[in-house]
Amino acid sequence: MDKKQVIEICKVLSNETRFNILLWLKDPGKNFPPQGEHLPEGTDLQGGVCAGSIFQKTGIAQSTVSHYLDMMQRVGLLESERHGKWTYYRRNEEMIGRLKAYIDLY
Amino acid sequence: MDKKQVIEICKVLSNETRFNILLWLKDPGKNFPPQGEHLPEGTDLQGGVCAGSIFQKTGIAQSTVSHYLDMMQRVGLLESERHGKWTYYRRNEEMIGRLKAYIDLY
DNA sequence: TTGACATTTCGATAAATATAGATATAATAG
DNA sequence: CTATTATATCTATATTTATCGAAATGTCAA
Repeated sequence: MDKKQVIEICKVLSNETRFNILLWLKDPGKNFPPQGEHLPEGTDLQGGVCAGSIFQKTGIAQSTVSHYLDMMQRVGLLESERHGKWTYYRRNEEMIGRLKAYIDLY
Repeated sequence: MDKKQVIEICKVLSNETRFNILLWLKDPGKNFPPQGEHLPEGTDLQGGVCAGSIFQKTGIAQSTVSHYLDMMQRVGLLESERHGKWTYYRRNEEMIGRLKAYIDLY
């Protein structure tokens, strides 16, 4: 984790919707409907939530949310995995941990 | 420390110059010339650095730096104190500590 | 293969931010 | 008081970001 990365992450988190998404994904069970209902039995989403569920919770345009999710993934805050028609997003806890460690130092 | 505040702080730290200023002020002795030379003997600046020294280190316009320092103060990252003609800025470690605590939680 | 649905990408515009130069204010020295 | 220095504020413009609707892509099911 270097300074440039931290600055990019700050940029991403300086928008309330994007900040909320990261917070919501901390507890998907509480913040989103059950996920993966149409997927084969036993599929492990590891806390991932599909783009559509996230979009519905935000109240803004679907294309905007898709763009936000992409930004969040590009700076490493989120990971995504496609299952069939759906793309599931989850927090990248490893990256978030490194961010916390950087910030604690400064 | 609430969410809105954290978002405002992220906004402020998403600019490289402002981010650097916060880092530089972590160690004024290393990053700036001696401060308070023209002030009465025994004045305690508590690690504060005058706006002019900060401006010189950035390489950008004085008015811009002044504006940045004001932003950083308004969100609570910096504190300032005027002594004579000079305004000294220092980190607000209490606020920074609260920010770290908030982030560690999420 | 077609239709339906989930998501992404594209193109446009409005809003916000970055940044500079000029001007104003504040403080002190003479 | 006046000149000088330090800082802050104002005004303007270029750049970036936010956000949407429309179009494109990908995937599955009939």
